[in-house]
Amino acid sequence: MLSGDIPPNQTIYIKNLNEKIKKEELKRSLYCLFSQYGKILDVVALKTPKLRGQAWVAFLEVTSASNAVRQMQNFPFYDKPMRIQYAKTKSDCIADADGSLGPKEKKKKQDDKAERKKRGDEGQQSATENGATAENGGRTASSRQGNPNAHEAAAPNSILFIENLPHETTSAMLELLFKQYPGFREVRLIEAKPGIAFVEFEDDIHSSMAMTALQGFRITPQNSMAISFAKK
DNA sequence: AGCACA
Repeated sequence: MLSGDIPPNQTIYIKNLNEKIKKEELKRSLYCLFSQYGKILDVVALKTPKLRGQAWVAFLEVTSASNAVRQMQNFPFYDKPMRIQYAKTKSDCIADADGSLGPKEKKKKQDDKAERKKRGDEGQQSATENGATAENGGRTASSRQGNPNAHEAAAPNSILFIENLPHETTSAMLELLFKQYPGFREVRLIEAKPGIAFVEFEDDIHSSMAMTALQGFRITPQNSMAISFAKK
């Protein structure tokens, strides 16, 4: 595999990120960008010399991570193509969500690290109680997968395709909604086809964030906007 | 290039 032979993981590891971006902004942007693939449990980014330019995004579902790895591969993010793989290990937030890692284990891990830093390793390992708990049986924790998107998603780009609009929607209404997000360019309604619209942003990063923010927005009680990337 | 959870 191009992803470097790392087995699927709920968490994705992203590298080649623009190191000039402040940590908080980076995390927010990653959150926005990737929540189009499913629920995100945590985003981790550190600015230490060893870890800058990298981040972890932990999803609730492995399938979200898989789609993200494929579809967002090389996505130009702050002018640099993201390199995405599965994370090598399980995120703490997932471990304590599924109970495969007790709080003591967590602490032990940190102690190990601290010790190694001080003395180098002494090869001493005490409790190996986490052996069998790593794999969570065959239990699909996500049996209720109600993914309504059966169609193939278009690659991220600067233009959004909006569906399920009430027929009386005007471009002024849509503009009001979308222009609150940075990078907004214009709204285009299709006269011949009521109920759909195109909304253009400066680039795919900004369109992605608006999509995430407004996905499913109830423009009327019976109309929830369905937003996807426009097909090229 | 670089796989953590301050």
